[in-house]
Amino acid sequence: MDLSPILNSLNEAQREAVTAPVGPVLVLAGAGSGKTRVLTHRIAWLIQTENVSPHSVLAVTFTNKAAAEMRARIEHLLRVSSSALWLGTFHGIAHRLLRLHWREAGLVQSFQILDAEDQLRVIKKVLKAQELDENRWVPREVQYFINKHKDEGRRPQHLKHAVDGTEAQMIKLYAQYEENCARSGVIDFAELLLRAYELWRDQPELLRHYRARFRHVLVDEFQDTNAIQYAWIRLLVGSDGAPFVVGDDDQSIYRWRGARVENLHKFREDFPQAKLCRLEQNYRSTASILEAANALISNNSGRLGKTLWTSGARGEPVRLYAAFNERDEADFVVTRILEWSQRGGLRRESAILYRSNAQSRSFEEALISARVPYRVYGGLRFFERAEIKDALAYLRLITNHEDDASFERVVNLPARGIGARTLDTIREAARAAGSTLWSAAQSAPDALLGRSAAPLRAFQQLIESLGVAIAPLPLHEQVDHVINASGLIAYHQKDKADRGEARVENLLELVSAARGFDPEGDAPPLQNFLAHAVLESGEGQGTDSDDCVQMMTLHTAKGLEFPLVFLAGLEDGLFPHQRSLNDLESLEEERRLCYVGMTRAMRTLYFTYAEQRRLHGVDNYNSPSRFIQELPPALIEEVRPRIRLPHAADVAISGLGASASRALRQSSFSEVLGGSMRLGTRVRHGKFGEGTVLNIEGQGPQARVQVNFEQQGSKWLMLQYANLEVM
DNA sequence: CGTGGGCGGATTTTT
DNA sequence: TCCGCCCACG
Repeated sequence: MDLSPILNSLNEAQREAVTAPVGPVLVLAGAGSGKTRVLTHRIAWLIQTENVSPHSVLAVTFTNKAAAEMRARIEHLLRVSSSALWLGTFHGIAHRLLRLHWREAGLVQSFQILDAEDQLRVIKKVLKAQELDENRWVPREVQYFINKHKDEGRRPQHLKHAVDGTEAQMIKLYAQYEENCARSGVIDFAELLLRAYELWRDQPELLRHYRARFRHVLVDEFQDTNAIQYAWIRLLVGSDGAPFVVGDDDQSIYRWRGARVENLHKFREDFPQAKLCRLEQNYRSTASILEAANALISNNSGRLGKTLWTSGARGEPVRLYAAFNERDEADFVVTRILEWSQRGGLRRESAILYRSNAQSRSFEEALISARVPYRVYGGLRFFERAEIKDALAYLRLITNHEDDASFERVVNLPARGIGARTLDTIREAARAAGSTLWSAAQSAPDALLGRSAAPLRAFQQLIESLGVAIAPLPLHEQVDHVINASGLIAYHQKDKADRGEARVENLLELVSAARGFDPEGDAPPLQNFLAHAVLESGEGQGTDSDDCVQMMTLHTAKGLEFPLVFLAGLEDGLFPHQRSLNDLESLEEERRLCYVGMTRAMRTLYFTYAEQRRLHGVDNYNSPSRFIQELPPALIEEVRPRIRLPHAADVAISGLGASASRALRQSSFSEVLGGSMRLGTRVRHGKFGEGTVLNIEGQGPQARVQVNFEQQGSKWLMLQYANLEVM
């Protein structure tokens, strides 16, 4: 047997991990060290040399993208279909199990999945039913409470010991939410995992079956597992299984949503015989970038320890730009990107990374005015759009009449004369009878419903008849029929604005998505499609082919790489974020986030910060991020010479600590590029005296500038006449 | 029933 | 500043 494709391309450490004897293995894989490669090659190795059947391999990831990539790579390596092996996200695998064993899991066969938005709606409904004030009981907080406990494996009945009235109420809401979901036959994301865990925990024969089957369990991004995910893995693996987990404690950035880095430590305790492999050779970045990243992360405590190195070139130094404000910061970045493409680089090779989405705006404005195409990641995805969710709600309600969330969503969409009053009546009847909205509506006497009775009967008739009509149709025709017969298409066509047109297009796109959908398993395609829509909300819909500057948050950037990277907004209070400044654990997570960002860069890495930043309508004068101070000065090259700050900002920062003020004053922004005025340029005017350029509009002789004069305050001046002297 | 104005809040996000 | 949500009005 020829093993060269599996082993040849590996370095020593990677090969050791891939060929480790079957048994527990923990791979500490640094950024860019070939983590996915090790995972996929391990699977190929098991199948080819250990005679492991693909049937007995289970591999879990966190994102659909990672799962898809792994599957593609394995098929490429083995040159066979990998359909026999279970490879998917935690949620996807849990869903698969629950579909197979819905009865044992205590679910209805047609159960549907709630996404985060649906979940919030259900919570709001529960609050309303309890007549609780949403200002006192913030739906998002209730949602957080519920998910947090589910992520830790706790049911309401485990939470009897409330410390105070607030917690007692929360527990009550949690229980009521659960009842609601059970009645409607829906489960949320956290519930998928918890149910899958309880399924195995409470069904010993089932667990035995799966233990015997999945002799090889592999976990990607292990540092991101939460308590229930790890407990689930542990159940499956038992005490004598062979888990192969890959992770990096330095890239743990999801503690805030339940991820437990400690699982790495726990794994070593739970499997003391586990083989530990470290992947430290990096194939992505230059030595300069790696040294800076190593220096930064060494400030964290309690690391498992790992130092990235490369056999590659030292490369350019990491650069730092102190911008005057966020506009100057954006201009600087755009100018560098223009230079990059003038030298033959592709735009899509560059990425602007930031801490929070709000930061994208100034970059977008600068990119638009420079006519540079860009793509912002994050935001609404295809299956999350309102009109798509409306259409899906029809399909869900047809599949399962008891789905209250879907019922509420479409019962009066398009408007058919079933108003809020009627809905209240139905809700009340449902509450009294302990039934769902659908059955309450069905059994409500006409007298109770008044003039809404007829439209309501018509609606239920519509749902029933849609169910009959689409039963024999292929999937895409089912979708097509429903969006038309429900009146959704006509409803949006009536909206003459652009958005109406866009929504119709999206609905038609949904039909195409259904046409191209490849159902797996033998469940009805529609049910499959509906689950797919929730679990894979539609990343990759975007046009990857276009050559665009890539813009995203640092969190989104994890796992990606770019030749040219800008880490923007390196200011205390923004990054690290204000809410993480006072807590060591959170601060360390921010530092890891910075480390993740830095290690995205292959060739060129820029840090930028703004001395003045307008946020939520007010000017902030933050000191440069403490992370910048943590980088060895020898590795950093400041882009501009240092000159004193102008008066106005000087005053504004006087409230800061001494070192922060010093750091700010040392930074500069005074410059005239190519003879043109720049933001932050210090100027002198014959009458008004000295000031700083705050704003520039127009070009050439028509240009106007806004100058903040130290004595006279801010004024707009025509550049042509003002006779400004650049200082 | 749909929209416009007033109000409050404003990390990070996948599934 | 800006966006989303709620309520009041047409």
